[in-house]
Amino acid sequence: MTVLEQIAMHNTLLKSNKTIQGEVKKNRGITLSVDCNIFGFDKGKLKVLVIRSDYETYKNQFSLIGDLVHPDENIDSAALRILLEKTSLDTIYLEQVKTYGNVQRHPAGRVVTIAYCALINVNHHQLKIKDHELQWVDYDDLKIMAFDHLQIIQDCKKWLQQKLLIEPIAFNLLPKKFSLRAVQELYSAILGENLDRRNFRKKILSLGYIVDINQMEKDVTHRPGKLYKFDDNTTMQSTKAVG
Amino acid sequence: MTVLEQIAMHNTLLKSNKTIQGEVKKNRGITLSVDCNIFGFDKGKLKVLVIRSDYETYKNQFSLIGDLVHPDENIDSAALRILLEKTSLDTIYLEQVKTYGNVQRHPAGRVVTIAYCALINVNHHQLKIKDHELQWVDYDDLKIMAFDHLQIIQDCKKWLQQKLLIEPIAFNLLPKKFSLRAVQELYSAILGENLDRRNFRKKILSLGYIVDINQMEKDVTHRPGKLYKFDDNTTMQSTKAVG
DNA sequence: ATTTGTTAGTGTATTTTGTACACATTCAGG
DNA sequence: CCTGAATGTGTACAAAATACACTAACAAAT
Repeated sequence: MTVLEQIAMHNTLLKSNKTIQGEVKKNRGITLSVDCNIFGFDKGKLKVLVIRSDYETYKNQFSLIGDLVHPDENIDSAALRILLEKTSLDTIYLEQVKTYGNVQRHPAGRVVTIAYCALINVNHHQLKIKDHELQWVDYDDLKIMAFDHLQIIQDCKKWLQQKLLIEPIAFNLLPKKFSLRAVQELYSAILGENLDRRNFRKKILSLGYIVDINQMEKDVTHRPGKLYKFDDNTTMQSTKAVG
Repeated sequence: MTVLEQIAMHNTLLKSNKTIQGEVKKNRGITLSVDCNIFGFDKGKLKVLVIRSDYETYKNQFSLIGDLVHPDENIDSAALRILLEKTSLDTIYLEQVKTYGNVQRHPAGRVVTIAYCALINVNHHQLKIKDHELQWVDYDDLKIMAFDHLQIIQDCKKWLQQKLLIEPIAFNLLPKKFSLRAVQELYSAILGENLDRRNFRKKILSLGYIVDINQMEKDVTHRPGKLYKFDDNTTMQSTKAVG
């Protein structure tokens, strides 16, 4: 069964407009959810895609997008479904990060949540932020979030920092064509430190992740730089996705 | 409520001899469990503490030790409880690694499991392997396991390899006093590569994790080496435990 | 046409870190 | 006292990280 078919099925099953609150209260045991921390990168800033919480307890606060895991649904599939529903993106970088299970973490009852981290290009042509409640917020501006979602976001950033030093996953946050400056700003934003321009260029080019595509930047108000693309022949690591 | 009190309470609640199978079948939703991958190190080999599965499906196969998470119990507490019950150890290195939630992963129904990894000294004075079904098995000898536990163990080893390069967590696997040779054998076993003796000594001593305690090995059939201890003043990272 | 602002593009010297490698020493056991 | 086995030690070389400054190309303003 494809992801799309699964979603169609679940949408059918869920037509009765069940609420998460209702589901949780009905369940005498533990309810399982997935929350997706979606990172983007825009204008030199690391962004997180958040939604206004519909919980009374957290009125006017942001939360990550998430949903309950259906009993017949793999957890990775649930994460993909949530992402597809909210962003229309079906091939994105998505990995599980950590599971949060404090007894008191959810006001509606015992909800354990599995956090996933997605990396997307904020200008991806498929990306459709349908829900007007969804918005990109600067990571650095997030001070208060619903539930334990601030903790989740912070853990996801630490995870991203560590992962970045091992695998070239950051290119998932950039458009297909990008300048070296964009790459450096991205690494700098994620790692939280200034990087020497010459040394960074030398290093990133020596790693062989990216190739010159013989095009130049356009519509920039300064000397245009060369454009590069991620070279997915040398490594498939950054195109890896769950499911 | 302390871990000990929680366990006492749960033992009371569970006196009716409920089986996991029964619990899972009774639950119309998703059941949550914790599985603990306990690593040890003995005679130059990385070991895993496993138990013979009591599932008909996996008769005579090994599985990790695990149990259901109680509805009123934090997931970290559940992992600590399982460890305390099975090993009598109450202060050990324990961290969550990954959650496994394929629909078909458990024959009794929908059980999502959160895998934790513990690092213990196989000769710890508190360690009591009460259950005679529990045993230490060489990591390299594990070829077949119940459920998806082989996958979990492999993921935990990868996790350990990566973590080892960042934090000095491996000393949790050694006795309080150890020789440099023991440290090198341990690193070598985890990383799966031979390490140059002189370079390893230089490196490990330069990191400042360990200090010379002015004692020598005894009862060895060769020239005795100096003994060291982990220096928990310089870093508390390796003594970190969940909960 | 010229100037200004802004970023691109480039190389070298220095320091730090990793790697390769051999021999005398100390103990236990026979 | 000889053997076996592991300890303890230093240096030369290679590789990687770091610090650092000027010219070139474009747009915008004058």
